[in-house]
Amino acid sequence: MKSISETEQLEKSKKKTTEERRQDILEAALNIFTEKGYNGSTTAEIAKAAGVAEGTIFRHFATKKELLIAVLKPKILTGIISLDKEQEDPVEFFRCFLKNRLELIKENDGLVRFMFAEAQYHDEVREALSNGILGDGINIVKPWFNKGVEEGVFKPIPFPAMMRSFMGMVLFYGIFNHVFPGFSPEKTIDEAADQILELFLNGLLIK
Amino acid sequence: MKSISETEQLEKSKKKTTEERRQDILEAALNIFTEKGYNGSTTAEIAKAAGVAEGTIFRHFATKKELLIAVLKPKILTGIISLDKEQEDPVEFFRCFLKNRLELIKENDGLVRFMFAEAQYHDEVREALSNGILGDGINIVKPWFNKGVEEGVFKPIPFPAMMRSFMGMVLFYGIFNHVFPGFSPEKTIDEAADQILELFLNGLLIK
DNA sequence: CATAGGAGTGAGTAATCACTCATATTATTT
DNA sequence: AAATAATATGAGTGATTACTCACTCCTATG
Repeated sequence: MKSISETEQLEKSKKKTTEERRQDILEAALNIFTEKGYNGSTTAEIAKAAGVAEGTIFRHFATKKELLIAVLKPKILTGIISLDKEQEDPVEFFRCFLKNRLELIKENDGLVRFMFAEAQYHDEVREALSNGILGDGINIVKPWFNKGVEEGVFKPIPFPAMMRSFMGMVLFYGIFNHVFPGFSPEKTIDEAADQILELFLNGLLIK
Repeated sequence: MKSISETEQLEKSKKKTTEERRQDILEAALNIFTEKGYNGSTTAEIAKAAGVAEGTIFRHFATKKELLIAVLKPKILTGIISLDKEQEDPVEFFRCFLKNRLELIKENDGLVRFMFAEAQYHDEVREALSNGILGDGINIVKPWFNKGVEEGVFKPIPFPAMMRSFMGMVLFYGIFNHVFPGFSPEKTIDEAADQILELFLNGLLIK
């Protein structure tokens, strides 16, 4: 009977389904890729880390590059912000959005840095980035920025310039801490977010 | 006679000195590395681009990694800002510094992105970055920031947070434009610098 | 001129790579 | 239980890699 064998599988936790194996490979690939880079990683070590034979990788993914794309695709679209309260205030939106992004970056630190590194060399990654997390960010922020400008709260500066600077402040948070470990003394995300937001909203000058 | 043969060399421009060949290799390596990444480049194609035999590379550099370091070392320490006038005003300093860095980044666009990409994976590059352009930036900016705070012009926010955001805004300029070609409509560096500075100094909010 | 020494060369080498395929193992159906 | 199908395996493969070395070429010196 079908149900018996399936139950046995679950109870003993020995055998894995095809999908579970696929996930094992994806997870291992993500770890190895983020640590050593795409060209610095071998399919042999990914297989070892995933606990499968090297050939098994190529049963699930036709090529190494296809594996790379499969690793990035689901990651790149996650983390869409949810504004829990029915938010109306553009300033509050920026606060929520900023914290959301910083948390995302902290949780996926290696991944984010990996994506920006490989975007250098792989068109596919660059497209995934601009269709994914970066493009999403732009689409989410734009109407709130416009709302703030219309309400007379924000200065009517060019959107691209604002967006570029904002994302630079946010994304560089992780990169900087990686190159300069220990340079930033903040202990919590909230603290870092508050400092970034204060500078972003009010600037360095005392008025 | 010595002088005759040397003169012949210069006039005919056929033979190259050891140092000139070394420079040819470094230049070719820089181009190939920035285009394809370290692990994506082969010593064979670097040799071809430099117009030398592959063996010649290893007469000048013991290993490929040593070549990488030799490529980055001189680049990483250049571009120290020169404040042409005897500047006293902290705000003016930031304006000069910002323009200087943006020009540097525009001129060495591929190199900067390459350095940050490889800093992901190579300790040596990370150290070179923190000892070089990033560390320099910190050392240059810090006294001016402190001066501004003492004079009551700048807010006394934590230096690391300020520095991180500032460098993020600046460095992300090049990265962003590479991932989103055409997103930023500014035509000149000065225009981009003004927009970044305005946001950095005064913030997004209308007071 | 003869000879020595340093620089350049490129075919050669061992190692490593992504990927294949014949076989083994497991799961499902009859 | 037997037959069939699906999946996993890892030794094998040709291509590619960083690096070597026996040799050539060029110039400087006695």
